[in-house]
Amino acid sequence: MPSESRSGRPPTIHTVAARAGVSKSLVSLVLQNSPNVSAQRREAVLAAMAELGYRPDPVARSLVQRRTRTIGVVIDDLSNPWYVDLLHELRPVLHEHGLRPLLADGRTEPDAVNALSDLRVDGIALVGTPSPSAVAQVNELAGRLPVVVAGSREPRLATVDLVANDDDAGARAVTAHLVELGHRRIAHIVGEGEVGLIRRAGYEATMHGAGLAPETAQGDWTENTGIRVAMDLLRADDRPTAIFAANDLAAVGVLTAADELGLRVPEDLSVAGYDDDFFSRMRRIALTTVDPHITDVGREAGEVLVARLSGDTRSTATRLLRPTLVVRSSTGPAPGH
Amino acid sequence: MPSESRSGRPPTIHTVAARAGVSKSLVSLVLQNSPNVSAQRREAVLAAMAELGYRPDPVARSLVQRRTRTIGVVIDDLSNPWYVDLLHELRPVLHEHGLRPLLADGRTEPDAVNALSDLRVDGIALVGTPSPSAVAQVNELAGRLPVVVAGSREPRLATVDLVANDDDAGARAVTAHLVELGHRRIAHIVGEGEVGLIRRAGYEATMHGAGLAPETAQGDWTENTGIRVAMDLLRADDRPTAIFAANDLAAVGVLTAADELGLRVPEDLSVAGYDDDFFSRMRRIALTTVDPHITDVGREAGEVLVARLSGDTRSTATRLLRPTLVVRSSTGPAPGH
DNA sequence: CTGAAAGCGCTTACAG
DNA sequence: CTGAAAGCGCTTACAG
Repeated sequence: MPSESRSGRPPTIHTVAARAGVSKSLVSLVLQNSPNVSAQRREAVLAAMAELGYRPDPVARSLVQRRTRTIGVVIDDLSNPWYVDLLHELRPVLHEHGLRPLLADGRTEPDAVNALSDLRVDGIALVGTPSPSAVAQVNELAGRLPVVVAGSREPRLATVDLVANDDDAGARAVTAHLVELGHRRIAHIVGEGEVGLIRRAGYEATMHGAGLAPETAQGDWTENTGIRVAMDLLRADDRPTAIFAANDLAAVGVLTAADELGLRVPEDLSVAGYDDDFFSRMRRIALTTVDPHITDVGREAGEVLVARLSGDTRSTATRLLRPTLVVRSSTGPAPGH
Repeated sequence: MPSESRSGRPPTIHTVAARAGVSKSLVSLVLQNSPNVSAQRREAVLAAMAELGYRPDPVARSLVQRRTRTIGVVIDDLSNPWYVDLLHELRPVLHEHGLRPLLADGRTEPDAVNALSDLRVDGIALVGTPSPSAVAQVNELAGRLPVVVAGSREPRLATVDLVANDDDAGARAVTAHLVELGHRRIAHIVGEGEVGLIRRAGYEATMHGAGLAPETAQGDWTENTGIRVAMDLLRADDRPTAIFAANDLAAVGVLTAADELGLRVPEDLSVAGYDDDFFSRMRRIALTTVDPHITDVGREAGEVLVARLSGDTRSTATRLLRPTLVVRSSTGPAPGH
């Protein structure tokens, strides 16, 4: 093992300098690819580094450079796998720029934003609908740290960039799809937070535009609530012939409720969701839904953060990606059509 | 904003000391709850900290203490949501001990272990089947850093703790369940790596014990391969009446293949998986499977790491949690029983 | 092109 | 109980 000195500690620039017969400063310059180093000395230093297995200590570097090359990622709810696709594209963007995600669960860690800020992260990404405490803490940061919100529509602060999909357009598209299939009684299970409100508004606008009466029931983002709410809706005398749930997890709950009540999908009931979660693609589920291009949201959120870190001082903005309607076999013509 | 000094930089122990009229060392002692500080001075320091909004810089602390309170978490494949439940319990354990997970994707980042080690993480958790390069890098670490493997059965190195479920027992339980249902032709779709081999061995042992001939087909952990392999198996003249797939994702592929071929589940074909992934609980899927208690695996992995960091020097060990058979509606009596 | 010095914000012995 | 000093491993002006 050439990588350890006699002291048992990993080599430092000091060790390298001694080995190469130069000063510590010179080693540092080589480390930073400074052009002001003669080829001969550069070679000597590089050779010494290789022999010793030298790896620069990022902690020391962080201390003097005042940046940790670390991004705090606060995920609203680590147990909801919705964030998986988003993280999948966010991480490589950070990685390309020498940044790493430091994870926190916003749900179980109300102080996450402050904690990450104390840790001197270089920036923060809020993934999913942030908790009120997270919003308050971001507000207090007052732009001292770049913050990007990914996949949510709040908070809309002057100091925060936001990347999401156009929830209004998505909700309109899926509602219009159901209207075109001849459905008149189309219920909507409402989601939480700003995203829930926007999807609901898109649904209502489309219903009104078609001369139909909206019918909403409050839900959340979970499958269980989807089951419960759908049960109530479907047991009514004049039950809807279509249900648009605010997300796929809730829509799967609707499927379950329909199975439970002996209703065939889509013959007796059309079901649509939102998010295009990976399980929605399973043929057993085959859910009509809206693809919010969440991996693109993740990538763009990473790019925004990277740009801010490299000095982009343009005013913060909201970027809305255009979502796509994905028609699968959970929706079909209204009964009698 | 009382938290910033005129210089625009956050307050340091120096600022606090000046404000409280004491030396820097004293501030440091207060920070560490040293008993050797008079109540009066302690109060003065605490008050100064509060007024200034002082937050100790963990970077400086890391440099001198030689630990970053950060754990590198290498997830074999960030796009396979299998790890979600594991992370869900691993993170809180770390958090309770002032540690945070620094994420890496083992699949897209072959150098992840070295990179995290260079970053001076205090320990490493390998989640899922590690890549060969990750194994090699862990081997090179030679115990310089505590490493725990969670949810996999490899590598079995003298320097590595391992927490997983008893894949052999789980595979035996699910196979026995199918045998008891009267199935004679039970095929197994084999998974990858050591875990795949162990589950296969459990299946084969149980088949032999029941006087039945094992029938295996090589798969991987994906749904698509599950579909393809199941198609081949089910199109054969003497098709199996039951298929045990090495994980739930592949089992869902089997369900899809069965639907495609017009086979009813479980009347014509019983299907079982392994992992009890969250989608398996959806009533549309309702997969008979093995619950490996992955959240417990995550928690124990975290506890092992924490123990190592607090000086536990007992020889490394493998902990195998007892898995549980979960019978749902995808399995039933063999045709004719 | 190169080296000696100062400093990043802490902690840790070491004296008193 | 308290303070002055050294040092963690780097980078950053600053002289030559």
